[in-house]
Amino acid sequence: MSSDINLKELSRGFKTKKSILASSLALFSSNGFKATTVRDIANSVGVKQSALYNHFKNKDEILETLIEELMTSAIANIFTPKDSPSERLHGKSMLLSISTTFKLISFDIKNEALFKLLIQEIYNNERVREIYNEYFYQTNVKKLSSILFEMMQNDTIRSNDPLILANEFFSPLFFYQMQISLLKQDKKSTSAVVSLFEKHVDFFWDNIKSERC
Amino acid sequence: MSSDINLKELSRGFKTKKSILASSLALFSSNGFKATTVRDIANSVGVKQSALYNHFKNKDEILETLIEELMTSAIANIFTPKDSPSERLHGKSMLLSISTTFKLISFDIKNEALFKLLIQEIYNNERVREIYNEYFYQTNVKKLSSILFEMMQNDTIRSNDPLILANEFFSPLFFYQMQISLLKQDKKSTSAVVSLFEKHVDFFWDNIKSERC
DNA sequence: GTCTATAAAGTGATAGAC
DNA sequence: GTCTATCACTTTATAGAC
Repeated sequence: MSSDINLKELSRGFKTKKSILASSLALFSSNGFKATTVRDIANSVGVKQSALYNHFKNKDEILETLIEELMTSAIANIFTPKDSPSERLHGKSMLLSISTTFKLISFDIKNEALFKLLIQEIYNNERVREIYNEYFYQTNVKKLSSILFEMMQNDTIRSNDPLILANEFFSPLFFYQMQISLLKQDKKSTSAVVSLFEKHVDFFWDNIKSERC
Repeated sequence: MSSDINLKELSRGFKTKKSILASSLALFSSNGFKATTVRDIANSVGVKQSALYNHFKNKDEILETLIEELMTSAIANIFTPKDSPSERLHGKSMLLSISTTFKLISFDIKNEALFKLLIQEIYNNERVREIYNEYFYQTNVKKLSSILFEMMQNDTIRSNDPLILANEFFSPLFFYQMQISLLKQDKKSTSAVVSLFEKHVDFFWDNIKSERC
């Protein structure tokens, strides 16, 4: 809203910087960071390669900028969207909501590219591992675990180790997401895997809910 | 066994070829294929880079050879070890055996390297995706699914879609295996995740077994 | 089969005009 | 901020002596 932000967005330079990041993400995620040259990026943006150096110190800085975006992307924020305290969901609906948020990541172009970048660079880049582990895995599993613990207190679900349950709920979602991105890579149908997101919730809920027999 | 195999193994050339593959696997899996130079490989083997070309047409052929090894590695053969018809396991023991085989992959240096190579190259290399999908995912999920179907016939487990169950059993194992390889990368403790392999079987079995209430 | 030497192309990054 | 030009270096791969 403040006018200087609009000025920034309209200026040529800012548009180029954004464009460099967008092109780089697309190229890195489909060809890998190391296999992508600064010339590839420049061609994709529509400028000469030397122009990139007005916006980034070097090629690594482009990657680092993208990696930091992982933290604020949907990939690292499975909960926030529907976790507003007023309309907070309960029980199975809450799990279904998480599962759906997870599923939708694969169908947003930017999030999907960030996910592919994450997987490809996770063994080579310590910062990627750090963000994955801290902001994606640990945070979400702990949050999930405390929600499940609450449910045990309410007798909504049976008593069990919440951390194990959280891992059991989380891991198939991650795997299915990866499956979808692989199928899309080869332009294969994703419908069978997409349906597993809901079926996972059914299966999981059936095992933890307290009203038994 | 036969003497010509021993002669082969003793000859200088054969040893070099094996050494190139071993060094390449180690380097590719920890630094990535593209980031590893033929010089790196040659240095690791202890020969000059030009010597590599007496054994492989080019750098790509080294990768291709390693990729084909994925097919015959433990990664693609979760079942075979203990699936000898005579001493075939049943019910939960069978699932536990699969889980253990899975877990042990992460603790065999070569299998772990192949797994890391698989993950790193899966988005860049179509053949890797093909082997992953056909020989790792599809084959094992289908095999598992037919075993589960048998169990339903025997009334050992409750009636359900066997393919969904197979995916639900398979996906956490894959995820936990990846977690372990990431923890090892940073020399962190893996014990918490290692214990999840067994706990997953418990949790899963509890949900599918037929003797209820 | 391994070596030295070298070709041929690619790559990241900088300098300086506009 | 973008361009042309260029540098310094790396990388894959080949040629030919031993």
